[in-house]
Amino acid sequence: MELSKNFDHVTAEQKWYQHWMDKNYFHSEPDQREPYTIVIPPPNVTGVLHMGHCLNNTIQDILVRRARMQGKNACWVPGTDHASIATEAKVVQMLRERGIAKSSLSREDFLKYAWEWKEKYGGIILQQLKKMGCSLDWERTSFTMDPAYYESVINVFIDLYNKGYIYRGKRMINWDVKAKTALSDEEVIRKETQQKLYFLKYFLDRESSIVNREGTTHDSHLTTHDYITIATVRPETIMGDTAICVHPEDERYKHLHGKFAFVPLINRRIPIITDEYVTMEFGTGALKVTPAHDINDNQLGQKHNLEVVDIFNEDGTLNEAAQIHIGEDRFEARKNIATELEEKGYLLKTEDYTSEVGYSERTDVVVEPRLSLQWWVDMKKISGPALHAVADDEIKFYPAKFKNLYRHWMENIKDWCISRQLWWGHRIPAWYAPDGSFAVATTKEEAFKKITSMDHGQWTIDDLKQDEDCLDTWFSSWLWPFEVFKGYSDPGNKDVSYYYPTNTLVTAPEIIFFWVARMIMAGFEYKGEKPFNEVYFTGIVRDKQGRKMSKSLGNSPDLLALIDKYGADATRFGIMISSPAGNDLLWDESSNEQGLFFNNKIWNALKLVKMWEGRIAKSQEPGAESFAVEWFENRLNEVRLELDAQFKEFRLSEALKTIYSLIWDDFCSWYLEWVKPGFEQPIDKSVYEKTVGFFEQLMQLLHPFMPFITEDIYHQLKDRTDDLTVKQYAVARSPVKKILADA
RNA sequence: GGGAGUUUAGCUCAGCUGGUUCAGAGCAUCUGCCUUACAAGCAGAGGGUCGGCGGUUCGAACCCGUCAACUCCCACCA
Repeated sequence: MELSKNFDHVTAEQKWYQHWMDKNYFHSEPDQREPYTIVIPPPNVTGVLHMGHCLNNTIQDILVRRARMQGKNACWVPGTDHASIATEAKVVQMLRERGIAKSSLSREDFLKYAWEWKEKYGGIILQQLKKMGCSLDWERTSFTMDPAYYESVINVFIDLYNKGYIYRGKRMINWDVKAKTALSDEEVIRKETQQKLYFLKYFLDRESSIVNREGTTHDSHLTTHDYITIATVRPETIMGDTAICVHPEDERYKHLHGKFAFVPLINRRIPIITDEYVTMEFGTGALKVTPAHDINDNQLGQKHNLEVVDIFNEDGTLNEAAQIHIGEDRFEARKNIATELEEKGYLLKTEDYTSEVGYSERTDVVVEPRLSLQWWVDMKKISGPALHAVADDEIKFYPAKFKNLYRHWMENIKDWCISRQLWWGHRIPAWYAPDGSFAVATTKEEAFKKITSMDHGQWTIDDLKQDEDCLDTWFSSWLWPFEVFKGYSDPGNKDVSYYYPTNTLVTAPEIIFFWVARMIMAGFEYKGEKPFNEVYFTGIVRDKQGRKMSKSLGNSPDLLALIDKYGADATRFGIMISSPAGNDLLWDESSNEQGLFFNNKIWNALKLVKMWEGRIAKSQEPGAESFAVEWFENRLNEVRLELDAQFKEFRLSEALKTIYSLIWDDFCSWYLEWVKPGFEQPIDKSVYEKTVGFFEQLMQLLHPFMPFITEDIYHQLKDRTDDLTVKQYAVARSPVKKILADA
């Protein structure tokens, strides 16, 4: 059969993936072999494949395919994450396009739309992984809101609550005014933001000056300084001010201790308090205290028993408590109030000021600190074993530099806000009686029993209302490594016993706190064992100029288009060759080209070898070729050992370079040239057979990186019934040093 | 403000325990070649005071000190 000029990746990829699926090669069941397990970091169910996924999943596929070829029982579990905020936002947007407001829907109706949406679009990203050649065990596809998984999440909540690890508390949280939900600290991105510092006059209350704490009067001071200047970046919050705070040692303000001032525009009378928290050097050294809208102010407020005036609605507009500008958005109000302050003579000056402002990771709006009642996990109670497992290398991090980062975070861990004001997700299993008393239970009936037993017997079951909120998405994904095997819902089953702990987690350092740390905690809490042996942190994919790939910059290439153009193998090659272990990688389309050229090189080597097929001489006296054969055999062994070492340290990019050079330089440039017979001359039978054998072994080494072309060539070389995907590696033997040195 | 990391050819990076791959690879550039597997290729070439300075050593890209630049993470100075 005549070979085509070039490797036809479109046909081959389709053909071989289907073939592997038909043979069920990627499915794993527990058996006598050693398991090798990876659970995929579940992509958002709303997601579309991007370069980050490409890198991450190519790495996982390489590890899994290599393990499979090493005789291990490889199991790579696919799945998706319900991604409550992101998905709910998409569904809300979809409804809006159809002219339906979320507020017009009941919870049940909204969820119906959400599930419809999930069924329609939720599988796209998994289909895209197939295009990349990922050898996932599709029969094990999981979703964080599958019925059993859902139940486990709820039961874990109840269990932690019963253990006293979960509590309900009114605290300052990060509020996303667009999504109208609380965010955990990790979901807040700090960005340098240009702001203005407004210097405002707060007039002093002359009445209060007559007698101060010391019993002396300072009337004379007050006539000359009858206001105090406050510097603030948020003039729109002055209506929530309930105190002014100065440093107790600040000479400039000593005469004002214990006096009162008036909030501009609304003339609320507020005390001037002292606290060492205030930095004398900053601004004017006098701080306005807004306990409802700033975390520090809130702490100050608690310490000094200040009134709390919340002036915002949940969408970030001003409410009635603000008294003025009611209904205006906070930023609009900032402008308008600044103008009004200026007109009325309260504004002394403004200064440019740059500081870090928190933005919502999901909606990119400025996060509003907000006081509210939320559910929390007391992290100190469960973080202990997880801290030590990493510190003691029971779980190994690659690169190891992330150990420090992890330790620091774990040692200073803060409580985790787990409630989200969303409908799409796991609904908090708490039921409230009309008087505010509540019970945590799996069902309403159970909750009712609990509440009535707590001597609130006057209610009927219909008086109980379930908490409207959902749990943070990470509160479900932290169970992922065992719950994909039903390790919580069906403890001790044969799958979880066999596959858990998993071997390698491949993920991005960005989610080390969101996900990695919490999985480790959940693993110890619920399995009494670590969830994985090692974590490989990939870098971030950046463009040629070093910018992070993002939709808004438009520098994120369409992965499917790349696969179409260059093929999955070349695309995998492209991302892996530019991926130094643990560092960010600057990706450029030209690396795919290099992959394509490599395909072509291999394909041409195949054409050469196939040309010899028809002119094999029965037997020839061994010529110079026998040395080449011996040399290459040793070279192969040498490289096998090198690869073992590189894989052990996750130096995958280098491993690929090693194979690349072995094929291109050693095999093509040296070996094939060496054994190549003269024009239209026959080739020695044993040399030919050796050559085909070498070619096979090369394809086998390359297979984890570039599965399609290698499988294709494996079958082109010879008619056969087995497949490269499941062909077992030969054991590496030590090369004979002398031969290598001679060459 | 605290912590971590990086700095080697035009670009991206190897260089692991200081000395026989020590100054390397790929890409890019330049010069030849459509030579019967491969121009998506082959043959060759140019290009670096290994961030600066100082030290340890017989010997330093590598160890120590210091300065500089950049990156990332964490943190409540309005």
